[in-house]
Amino acid sequence: MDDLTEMLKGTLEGCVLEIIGGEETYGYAITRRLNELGFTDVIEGTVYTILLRLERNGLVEVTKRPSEVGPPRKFYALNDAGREELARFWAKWQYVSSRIDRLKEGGR
Amino acid sequence: MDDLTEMLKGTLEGCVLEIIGGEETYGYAITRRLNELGFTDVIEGTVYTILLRLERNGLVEVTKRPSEVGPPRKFYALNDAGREELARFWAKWQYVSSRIDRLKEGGR
DNA sequence: TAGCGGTACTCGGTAGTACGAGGTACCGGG
DNA sequence: CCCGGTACCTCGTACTACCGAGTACCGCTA
Repeated sequence: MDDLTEMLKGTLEGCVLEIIGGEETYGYAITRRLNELGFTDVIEGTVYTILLRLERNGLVEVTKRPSEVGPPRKFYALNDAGREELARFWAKWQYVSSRIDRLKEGGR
Repeated sequence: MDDLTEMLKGTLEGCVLEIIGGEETYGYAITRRLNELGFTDVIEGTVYTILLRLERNGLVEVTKRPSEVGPPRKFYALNDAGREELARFWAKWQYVSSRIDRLKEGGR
């Protein structure tokens, strides 16, 4: 699939939020997860900028833990504000995607 | 619905393409159409920048026609390149939205 | 023990897109 | 004759994803 980057603007952050919401995890693993999901062109740098933003905006708790296979990992977990933001994200997604689908079906 | 602007990045152009593909129409009317569809915050300036971009990229044919209720209108119609671009847009949308929905359903 | 591949995070710069605010101009009716 | 509705354009701003480069830790192996 060719370049999806413009279409991912505004949704990638929500995807990261959802992944973190599922289980406490860290940047490198999140990148791999997104790649598995089909977003093959998403690279580490992008995920880290999102993570930094989430942290700056107070949506996550961060815990640093040593790893046995490399440098220490920063684990991210949602806090209450993060869960609220995630709910808002899905509401928006639902709203937007339903309307676009309607437009696609020749919606009047 | 609160601010959708980030989520519309990369999709709004496709929506405009779809609207033009349905029938030859002009900027002001496209804005109204989008507002009706639920994208209430999309304003004229945004639509005009998209239209200019489509024209610059050679995806549309433009015809100027007088109006009886105001200044002349610039009507836009898709050409072959535009129809191809529209098809590519829907393919991307299908790809992205299906994957996001899968993620939402706790997709593995 | 020195190098290599895989893991893991950070940062500065770039490009693309939607929005805000303002401006121009045509038209009909009070 | 001005005003509201119609119709278009433009400049500047903010936000986001990407790219490239850099740093650093680990285990394995030649």
